[in-house]
Amino acid sequence: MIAPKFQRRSEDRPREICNAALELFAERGFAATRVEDIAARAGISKGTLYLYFKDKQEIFGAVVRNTVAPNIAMIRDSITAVDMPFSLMVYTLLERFVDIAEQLPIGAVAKIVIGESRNFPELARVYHDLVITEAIGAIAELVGTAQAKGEVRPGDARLFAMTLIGPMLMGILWRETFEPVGAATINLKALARQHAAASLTGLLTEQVR
Amino acid sequence: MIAPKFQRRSEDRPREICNAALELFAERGFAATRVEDIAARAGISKGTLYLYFKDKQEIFGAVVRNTVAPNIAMIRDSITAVDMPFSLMVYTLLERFVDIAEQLPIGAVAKIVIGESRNFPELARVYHDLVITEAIGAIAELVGTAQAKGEVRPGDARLFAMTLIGPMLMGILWRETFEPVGAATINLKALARQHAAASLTGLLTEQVR
Amino acid sequence: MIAPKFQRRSEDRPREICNAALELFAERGFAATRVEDIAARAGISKGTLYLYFKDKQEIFGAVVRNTVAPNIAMIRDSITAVDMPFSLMVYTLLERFVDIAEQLPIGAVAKIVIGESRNFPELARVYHDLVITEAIGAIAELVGTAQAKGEVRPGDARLFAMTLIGPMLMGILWRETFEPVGAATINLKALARQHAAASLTGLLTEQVR
Amino acid sequence: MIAPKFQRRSEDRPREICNAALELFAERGFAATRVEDIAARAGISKGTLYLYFKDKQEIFGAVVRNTVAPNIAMIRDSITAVDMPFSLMVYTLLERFVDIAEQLPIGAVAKIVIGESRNFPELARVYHDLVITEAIGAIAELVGTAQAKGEVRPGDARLFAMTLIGPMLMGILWRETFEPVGAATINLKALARQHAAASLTGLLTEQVR
DNA sequence: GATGAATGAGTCTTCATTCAT
DNA sequence: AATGAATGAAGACTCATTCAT
Repeated sequence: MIAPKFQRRSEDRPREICNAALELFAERGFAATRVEDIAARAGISKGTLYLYFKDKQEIFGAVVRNTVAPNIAMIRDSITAVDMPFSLMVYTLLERFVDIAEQLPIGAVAKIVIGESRNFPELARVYHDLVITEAIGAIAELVGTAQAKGEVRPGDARLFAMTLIGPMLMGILWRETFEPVGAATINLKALARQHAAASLTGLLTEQVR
Repeated sequence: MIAPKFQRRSEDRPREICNAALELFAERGFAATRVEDIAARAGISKGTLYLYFKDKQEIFGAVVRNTVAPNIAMIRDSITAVDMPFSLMVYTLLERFVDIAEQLPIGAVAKIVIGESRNFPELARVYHDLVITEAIGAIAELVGTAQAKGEVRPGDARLFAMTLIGPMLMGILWRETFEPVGAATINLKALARQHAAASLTGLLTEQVR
Repeated sequence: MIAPKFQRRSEDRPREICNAALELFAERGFAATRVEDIAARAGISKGTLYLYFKDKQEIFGAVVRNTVAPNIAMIRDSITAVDMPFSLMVYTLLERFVDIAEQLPIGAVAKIVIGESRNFPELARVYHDLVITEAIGAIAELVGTAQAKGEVRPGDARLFAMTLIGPMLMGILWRETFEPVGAATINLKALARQHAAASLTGLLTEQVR
Repeated sequence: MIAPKFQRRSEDRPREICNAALELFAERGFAATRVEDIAARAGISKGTLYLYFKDKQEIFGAVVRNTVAPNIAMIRDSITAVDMPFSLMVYTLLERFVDIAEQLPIGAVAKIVIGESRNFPELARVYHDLVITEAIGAIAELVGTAQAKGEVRPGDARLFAMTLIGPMLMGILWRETFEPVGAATINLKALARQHAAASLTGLLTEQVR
């Protein structure tokens, strides 16, 4: 039974293309990825791809948007559980973050956005507005609430958000960037737990405070 | 006395070219940077550039390698202050890190390495081996020593290093990636100070520990 | 009673397609006209179009050939009025020419034939043989007859035909080519009348003959 | 002695490219002419062509402009000889027109402009503004002056200009369009002379006026 | 008959690299 | 050593044509 030359599957195509594109963009960056290769990996021809996307850039945009939206929802969800002590929230947040990063290509997309931000400022903007602002904002809000309750020390809530999330981002970028070239692997779960503990109660022992 | 049309300045040229290339690679990434633009920014002609570098990749390699040396120096400098309490060291380290990031193109290079790591694994490897390992290793060593003295809580020193440096890296990438597209600016100095305090003694107030 | 999704109208289709194609070819030329646009303007799908025509060239051919017949009819009609003084005939001819040009796409077809004559010599040939020769020949014949009667000055009858029809052709091409880009409009009727008068009795006044 | 692979002749290039392009555009129209073919006919590579012209359209523009400017000057010159009787002027004008058409690619350019006017309205506009308006305007001016002197019958001078020039334009288009597909050749010189006589003193003989 | 998704050959354009001067 | 004109391989995108439904 021979595979037919023409195959119709309109509904799935955009997703398939995005998936293919995501892999290639993550592997090679935007510019170094050929439209033809995206098509090939999606199992379609070059021309077909242009039935679904106006442009290479639009593919990029769809990739970011598609992988971004769920992230936001998930992150929001993971911390709207209201009546939890702050420390528990932090543990939950960081562990959920790892779970999500393990399943969604957060790292890959972040790499692309970082690498191509100047060439495609629009995308950096979208990513910033939809993901970064949301994420940092949500965490900062948590912090702010906890500060109001007297749980968290005074200070700029947004910078505290970076204290909390920065090491996780670094871990993810590490995994994407250096592990493929032989760097020691990082256990993100362990990082999440240890970092949560450290940032909540501090690196210092009682004796030296 | 007329300025000669052709001037020999062989010795400075490679550095000039690298500086020009660094700026452009950081702005646009490898693929989107045109050799002609590098030449123009270096104040020479396209042809001349090829007298000093075999091809575009070699320029890229030189750029990364050239920025490695100062980075290493910086790291060593930042932490050889031996007989200091750990908390003071952390403040010093983070503030020096900001100073240096303000002067050296750490962010730019990081962006390049992250963005092109798959296309030029060799460079990611060099960067990892010479810079990252070195930096994380040095910080981890600090942490380890402090742990031995009972100053720092037990735990994986390398992960603690990420707790310390991750937010700073995030701040730098933020500045390079999102500020150009309109994101709120980040005060790296303030981040360094607040993050140092928080990571040393913890986000939580006494009442909820 | 619901309109059936698929409707058979085989007989009308070719003409509808030709009409749509004529407009587009006239507007954009052959190469710049997309088959898809022809189909859209004809109210059918791309695939359907290929049920009626083997390929794009064949549409082009049909367009030209289809407009040939009415043109010929027009010419014959315009000048079979036999027993008229030559001057009246000229008035009639030129005014009828304008009437017809107002209704049939003479200008559009002329533009197409002129623009694509080298790419489709076959069509230029058809048009020449069936339309031009016919038209010029008929007018030249009129002239010849009038010359035989002593009504018209001696001379090459074919060249006289061009004296008569050239300005009208120019007017039509003007309208098609330059009016869309902002040129002054030309009143073809006025041109016909004034040109008839001038070419019959001359531009010069009595005093300078 | 072998022709060198690289040859430098910066100054002549634009003209050579325009000449090559003119031939091809005239033969095939704009869309059907491949940039690569222009380059080949100009004896250079595709890339080189883009050193001199931004765009295929820009080549087109240069072609029109280059072949247009001299025409205008020549036409203007041929009729500014002031103190001539109108009839002599007309003979001179038409014969000069033929001379020019014999040497410059007026017909070819006209064909292109007609064929591509909708796709490149800018070019039709340039051609209209620089050539048509000039030419028709100059002739209409002649006519007007002669009318003021009582040499020419009353009437719209611009339409008279079309009476004079229309047949010549038709002759030129004929030559470009139909002679290549086997039409009878037209003797433009003879057309000029006979048309001048006819339009000046009329087709009719004395006996029927 | 009718559709429109799918195809892939063909074109414009860019840009790393070469080489005559 | 320095130049920049010249090259041509490579990639984005279009669109005439085909075919599964």
